[in-house]
Amino acid sequence: MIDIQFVRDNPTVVAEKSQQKGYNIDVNKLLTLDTERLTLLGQVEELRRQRNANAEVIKKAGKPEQSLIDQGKQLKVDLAHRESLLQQTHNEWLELLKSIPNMPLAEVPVGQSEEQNVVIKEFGNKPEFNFEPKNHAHIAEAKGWLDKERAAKIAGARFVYLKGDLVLLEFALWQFGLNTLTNRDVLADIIAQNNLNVPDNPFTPVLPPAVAKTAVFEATGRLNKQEQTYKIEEEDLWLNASAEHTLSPMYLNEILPEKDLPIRMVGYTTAFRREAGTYGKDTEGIFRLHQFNKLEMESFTMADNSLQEHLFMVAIQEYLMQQLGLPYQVLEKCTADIGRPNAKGVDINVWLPGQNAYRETHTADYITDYQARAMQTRVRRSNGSIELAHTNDATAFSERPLAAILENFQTQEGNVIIPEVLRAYMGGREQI
RNA sequence: GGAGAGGUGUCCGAGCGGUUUAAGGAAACGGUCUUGAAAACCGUCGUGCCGGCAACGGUACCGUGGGUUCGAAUCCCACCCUCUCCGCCA
Repeated sequence: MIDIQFVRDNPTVVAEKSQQKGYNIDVNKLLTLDTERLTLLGQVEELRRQRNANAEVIKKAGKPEQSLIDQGKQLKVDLAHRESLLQQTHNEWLELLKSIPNMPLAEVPVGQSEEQNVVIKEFGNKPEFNFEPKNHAHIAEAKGWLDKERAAKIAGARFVYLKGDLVLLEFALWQFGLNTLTNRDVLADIIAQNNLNVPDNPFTPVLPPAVAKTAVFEATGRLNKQEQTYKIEEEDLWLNASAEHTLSPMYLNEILPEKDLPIRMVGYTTAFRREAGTYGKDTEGIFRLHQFNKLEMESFTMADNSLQEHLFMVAIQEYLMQQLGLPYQVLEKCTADIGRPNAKGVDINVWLPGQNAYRETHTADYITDYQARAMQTRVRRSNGSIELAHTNDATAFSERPLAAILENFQTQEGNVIIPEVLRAYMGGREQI
């Protein structure tokens, strides 16, 4: 949620920047509601003051006097009326306020679609094959690692049975990710090599709940009822579409001591996405599924170092991809493609020889205090002052890198060379 | 899922219609004492919103949401959560 004070002070900026992200916001209506709300609030508080004063007089009088009781009754009626008006205005005001996206930083490129994302870096050499490289679905199906037909029989489209060595490879990926993110020395190296100014606190591994209540999910700014989030019937619960959705609200309504920051977590969860509106897109293989597994970074920092933390997460993502030996590019996402809670966002796209294209494997989200305001997650500074925390999240690994490993390291025989850093988790095998 | 008990501030814990931001204790912070520390003693020690340059004033908050009352942490209703026992179960 955005700061109402910011909207009051910068109405045109809010309208304009929302527009850049593809949101049409009636800022004037919000400001009108804001004024109405404050007027009503003043009236309600004045009536409450009178009610309290009246009750005080009755209390002091010892035995209640009928005229004072009548006056109290009248105040109660007036108050109920004003309160219901306030409630109505407040709800309307809040709904409009919540619909405003976070403001993109000045450096975020303005664009109408992901086409306008800007490639800021390319890394690694694309593999060259003396045969026609297959896409990951063909490789996996030939090996018996992937069964979508039976999955469709059981659960419908966009589900898979993952089997055999591909499962072992997936678990190797989680192991490698967790070991990297919990290793202080590795993090310190990444920080040094990227000239970052962040501490080297390792990430705490977390297995979070995979569901969240409506109010909690809304506070993250990520509840997307129309297109993405699955509701559990007859429960006030939604299936998470990333561990971020249950990690970022973890400190809902809490004030964190400054000395505990940064709080860094790496959460593993199965993610569920409806993918409405993507019919016919990425139907092959494991690239776009209703259910997939993901290892996600989440951190809580203060305003002064949240941007550095964001860059740190990107650096970690690059490190992970470099260790796997996968060629990738880094994109600064444009205003239309960063999410609603984002002030900035970076994607990493991996090279997929089977598709002859770069495809997204990682996202890093710079959220500022947008989520923290709705969640009321705050920090008590050592000097006693209280301010909103900043949240950052970023992909460590999803299942998409598996597709990249299959396609980049395939052999003519249809085997796959295992990246060296994963071999330790696969019994030392070099290929599958 | 069934039965019982309970949810109060950073923590423990009292309060069960008005004297309550809420006793008492602990922790924390500042100070006195001390060569230093401990102990002892003194002081400070909630959050949001509205108004105000500020001092401060107002208002709300005792699991959540309703209700009763001139007045609710306190009474009533519903829900949520925790604990104990039973049932089921990876």
